[in-house]
Amino acid sequence: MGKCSEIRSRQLNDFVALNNSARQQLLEHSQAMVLKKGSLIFEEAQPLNKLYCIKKGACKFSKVDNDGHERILRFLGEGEIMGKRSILSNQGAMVSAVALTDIELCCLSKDHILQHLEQNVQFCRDFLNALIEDANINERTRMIFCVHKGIQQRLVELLLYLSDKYGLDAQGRLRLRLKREDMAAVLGTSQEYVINLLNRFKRKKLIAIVKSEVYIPSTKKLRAFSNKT
Amino acid sequence: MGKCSEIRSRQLNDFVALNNSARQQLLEHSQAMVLKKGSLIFEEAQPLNKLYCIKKGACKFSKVDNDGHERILRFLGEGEIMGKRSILSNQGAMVSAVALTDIELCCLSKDHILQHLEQNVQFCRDFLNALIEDANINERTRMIFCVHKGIQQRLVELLLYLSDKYGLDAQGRLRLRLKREDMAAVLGTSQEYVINLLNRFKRKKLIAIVKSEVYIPSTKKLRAFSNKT
DNA sequence: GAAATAATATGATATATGTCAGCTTTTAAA
DNA sequence: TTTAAAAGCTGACATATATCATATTATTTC
Repeated sequence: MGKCSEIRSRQLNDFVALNNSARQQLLEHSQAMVLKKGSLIFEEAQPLNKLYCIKKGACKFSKVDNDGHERILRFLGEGEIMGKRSILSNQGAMVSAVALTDIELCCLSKDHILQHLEQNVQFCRDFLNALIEDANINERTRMIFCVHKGIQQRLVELLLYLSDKYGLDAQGRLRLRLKREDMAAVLGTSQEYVINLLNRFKRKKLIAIVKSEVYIPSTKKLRAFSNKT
Repeated sequence: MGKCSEIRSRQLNDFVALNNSARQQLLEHSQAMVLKKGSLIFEEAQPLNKLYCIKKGACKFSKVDNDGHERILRFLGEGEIMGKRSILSNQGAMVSAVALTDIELCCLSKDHILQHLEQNVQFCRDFLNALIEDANINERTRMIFCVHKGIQQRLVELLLYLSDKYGLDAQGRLRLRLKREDMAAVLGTSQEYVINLLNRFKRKKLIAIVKSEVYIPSTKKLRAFSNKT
């Protein structure tokens, strides 16, 4: 659990708004973190004193709704940053973050980030842009997973989203393996119904399932199916 | 269509981060705007050169989904600001904005806002806070309207939300009158089903309907119903 | 490798939701 | 005030979705 060797992030433009000494200082107070798949990175309402940059791996943001069900709000990947809202506004974390794969994080000290924010308008603008990107992502996610006609269509959208965000391997298998329960938590339905729907897709040869892993032979065909329904 | 007489906004802290001469300059280039209920304020993808502050009235943000249906993403009221993302990132408007009541706006020049942003870190921080507030609102909205079990529960949540945000009058009537179609557009369902559900609520004496306006005699009872289902 | 646990699967059933066609009332326009 | 248009409503029907009980398979742990 030593320091990070470099300071990179797609969302904050690799911190280039800061000069070298500022970057060096952030690195000096940084913390490299490696967690196993399934680990809790931080929990909803937990006070955060770090900004988390994802170096390698994937994770999910989720919240627990009134009924006690987990609801997944967003998927994160390399280059994305967690904890922005919390450190900027002194609220506890707005969501829980859980690793979906083994994950490597670079954690930066909240206090030093805030200090640079006070002094550097350009860095502040970079943060603004990062928040705007988040808002755009959330809006897109919501349009896809909340608004599409039925759960069936939304499940298709989820499969296409996963194949786009994390990719397919040479055999057409989804690189990010997601539990049925997690799929249900994205769509707001039950794990049984997700299974039921996946089987329908399989019967229609839109997907294949081997050892419960999902293969998409043709994303085009899958998208076409979504549109025509 | 003259200048605005003052420059106020809950979301941007009444612009106090700016000094008097800066505020005076913004007012000098501002534009007061009064629109009728139902008017389009701006349209998705339209390039914006103004920041819109709501002085009086209410409006909705919406997008059109793949199937051509309008989907309402957010309700806005007095003190809220529209166009932040668009002017900051030079993208067209992310959503369409339509007045739900007669509405008064104070429109500020994008160029002058940006100019002050470059020079004033505190003003930049205020913008950050406004974006954070937006993100929190959107997340809450999404948890309420997308995630709740069935459409029935989500409709209850919508009624409670409207009574909370815009209030009830002395007779318990919702101050903001929303078309059935708009309610459907929030929940992602059909106007017929909304009507069906409202009638069920009426039969259970959870609400009353007079001339198609909704009355809520007891928000407590309504909330209790939502929870126990 | 065996046992324990977690994840996935199945099918039956009840309920929720979507859709259509036509109707009535309210609102806006002339 | 009359008319046209918009909004609101109804009921019947098909389909989508939730839920439960139970069975099977995969994964982890020892």
